[in-house]
Amino acid sequence: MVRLVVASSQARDRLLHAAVEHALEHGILDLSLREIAESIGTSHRMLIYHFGSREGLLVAVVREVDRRERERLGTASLSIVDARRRWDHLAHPSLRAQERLFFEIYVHALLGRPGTEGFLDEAVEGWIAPVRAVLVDAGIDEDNAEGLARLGLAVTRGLLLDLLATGDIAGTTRAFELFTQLLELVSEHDLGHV
Amino acid sequence: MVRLVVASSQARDRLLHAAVEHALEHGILDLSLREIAESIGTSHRMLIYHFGSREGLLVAVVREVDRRERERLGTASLSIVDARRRWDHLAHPSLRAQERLFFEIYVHALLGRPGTEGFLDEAVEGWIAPVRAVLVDAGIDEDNAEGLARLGLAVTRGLLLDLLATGDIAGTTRAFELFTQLLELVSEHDLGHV
DNA sequence: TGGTACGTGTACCATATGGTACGGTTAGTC
DNA sequence: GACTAACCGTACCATATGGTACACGTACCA
Repeated sequence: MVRLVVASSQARDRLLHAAVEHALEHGILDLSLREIAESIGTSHRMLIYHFGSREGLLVAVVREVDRRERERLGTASLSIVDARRRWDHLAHPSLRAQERLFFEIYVHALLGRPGTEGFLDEAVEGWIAPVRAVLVDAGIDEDNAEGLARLGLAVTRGLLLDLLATGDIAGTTRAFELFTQLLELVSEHDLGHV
Repeated sequence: MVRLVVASSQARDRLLHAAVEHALEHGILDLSLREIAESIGTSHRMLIYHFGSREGLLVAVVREVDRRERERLGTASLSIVDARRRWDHLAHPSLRAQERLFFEIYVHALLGRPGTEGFLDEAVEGWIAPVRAVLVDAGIDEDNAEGLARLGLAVTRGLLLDLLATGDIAGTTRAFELFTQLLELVSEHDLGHV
C-alpha cells in the first residue's frame, strides 16, 4: 500500500528533529538522508518511510524552520522602543545557526527549488503588515509606514547577515541603534511623499 | 606530468565563463562539472584539466563573481546624492541573477565551505571603509560614519534580498529613498554617541 | 488463533558524480 | 621528419545518493 498522507507520530517527530539539527549544523543544501539517519542511529529507509521522499523531508524541515523563525520573531519583539534589548533578542548567539539556516533556505527559495514554495512570501510580505502596524502605533506617519516597515525588515536582515559574517556584535548593535535613532527623527519631520 | 599551477588560456576563460553562466542560472551549490561541460559541448574532463578539480573551478567561479560585484559596485555608486539613480543602478534587472548568485555564495561562505575563503571579509569589511569615507565627505559626523556605513550596507543588501524575493521594484525603491531621507536628517541633528 | 496494518532493518538497484587512465591530435622546435 | 608538450575526448572506476523489494516483528482485533 502506498502512503500518500504521512501520519504524525513520535518517531516522525524524532526524525524531523534530527533533520533540523543536522541542517542547522551542516546546511540544508546537500541534505543527505543517510547522514541524517546515521546521526540518530537509524537507516535512511525510515526517512523515506515517514516523509515519502527526500523532498517530503525537505518540505517538513523548511516548514519547521519557518515556524521557529516566526515563533521567535513575534510581533512583540518588533516594537521600536528599547532598541538595544530588541536587537539583543534578535541577535542572540544561540540563534545564529537558525538564522543562518533561514538565509540558506531563503536563497534556496530564490532559486525556485522544490520544497520552498511559499517561503519567500511568508519571509517578506508576511512580515510587512505587522511591522507596519507597530510603526503606526508608534506614531509614524501612515503614508510612510509601509516603506519604513520594508526598510526595517531590510535593516534587520542586512545587519543579521553582517553579524553572521563578522561576528561583530558591538558594531552591528551600534548600527541598529543608529537606525532606531533615525526613526525617532521621523516623527519630528515630514519625509515627503513619493 | 601533474599540473600544479593552472595556466591562463583562452580555453580556460571560455570554460570559466560557461561555469559562471551556469551558476547564474542554476546556482552554484550543486555545481556539476558534467552539466557545465555539456552546456558548451565539451567533456567534464576539460574542467578537471584546466582547474585541477571541482573545488578549483569553484574557487575560480567565486573569485569571478566577487570581481564582477566589486566592478559593478564601484565606490562612485556609493555616493549618497541622487539616491534614486543609485538604487536603479544597484537594482538593475539585468543584475538580478548576479546578485542572487552573490547571496548564494555568501551563504555558502557562512557555512564555511571550501572555495569561499576570504569571501565574507571582502563582502563586508572590505566595503565599510570606502562607504565610510563617502559618508564623511558628504558631511556625516565622523563618530557616526562607521555605524552608518554598516547600516547603509545592511540596508542595501536587505532591500536587494527583498527585491529578489518580491520583484517589487517600486516598493523597494521607495524604502531606499526613505533611508536616504533619514540620512539627510542626520546632518541636522546629533545622534548621540554610544 | 489468524489476520491485518504499522514500523523497522537489510540488501539491493539505477543513477549521477568527481576523478583517472590512456590514447589521439595539434603545434612548435631541433 | 622526429620529438615534445600542451590539449582534448572516450572509457572507465569507486563512491554516494535516493528509492525499492522484501522479510521480520509487534500490536491490535475479530
